[in-house]
Amino acid sequence: MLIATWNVNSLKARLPRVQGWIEENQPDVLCIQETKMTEAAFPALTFQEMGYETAHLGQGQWNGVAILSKVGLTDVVANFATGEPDAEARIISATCNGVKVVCVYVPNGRELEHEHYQYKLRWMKQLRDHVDTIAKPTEDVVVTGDFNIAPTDIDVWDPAVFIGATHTSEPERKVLSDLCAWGLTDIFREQHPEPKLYSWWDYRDGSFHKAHGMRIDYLLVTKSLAAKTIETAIDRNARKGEKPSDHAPVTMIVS
DNA sequence: ATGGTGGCCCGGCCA
Repeated sequence: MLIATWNVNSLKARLPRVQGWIEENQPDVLCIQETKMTEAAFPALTFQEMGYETAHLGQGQWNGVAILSKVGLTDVVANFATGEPDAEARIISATCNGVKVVCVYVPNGRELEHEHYQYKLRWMKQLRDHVDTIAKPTEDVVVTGDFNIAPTDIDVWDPAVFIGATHTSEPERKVLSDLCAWGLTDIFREQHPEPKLYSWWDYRDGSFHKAHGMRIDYLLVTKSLAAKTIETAIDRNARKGEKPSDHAPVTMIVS
């Protein structure tokens, strides 16, 4: 089973690229972030014709998360399962072929002094409560998406650039490690310990070609799912060519 | 230090 996550930065702008990537890679489960469209605008029929069931939590202009599956899609939970629902469309969960899948688009945070940064930290704590509500650490669970947090300095092209900025601050890394302490492992990093592996590159300043990126998209898996994971990858090729997203898909193959 | 690009949709905001 191939499970993938991809922040597409507008499904409207990216639909041809997303369709092409699906046809080429045939993921069993694809988690999409930043659809930037309403539920009414979501191209469910297009994906259905490609063999996928879909669940989408849309918003309109911003955010929006979806799960596509051709191996079953049940127990859909749109938004948080516990506590106050998020006013923004940033989390959707479902069960696909026995795997509990949580698709997230974590708030960016904007600046350390910004109110949005506190929202990001609260959001990550609520994510842990959500996961604890819908799943057990002994089950097959993957929490995946765009976390907008670089877990360590090797996940950033130049840590010095991010001093005083979001994505690398200690409180962000702490809420991420608190989430992982529930029973989740960053499986791509476990399999690929070497530096200079990124999932996002700024559109500006030729960042992709300069290898100025960050690894902020990942697949956090429980022990049982990690044990079944054959391989993981970041598809850098999807960041090339005409009208790419600024994020690359991250994939895992499970036996 | 700024602004670079590319989404949203047409004036700035967000990433």
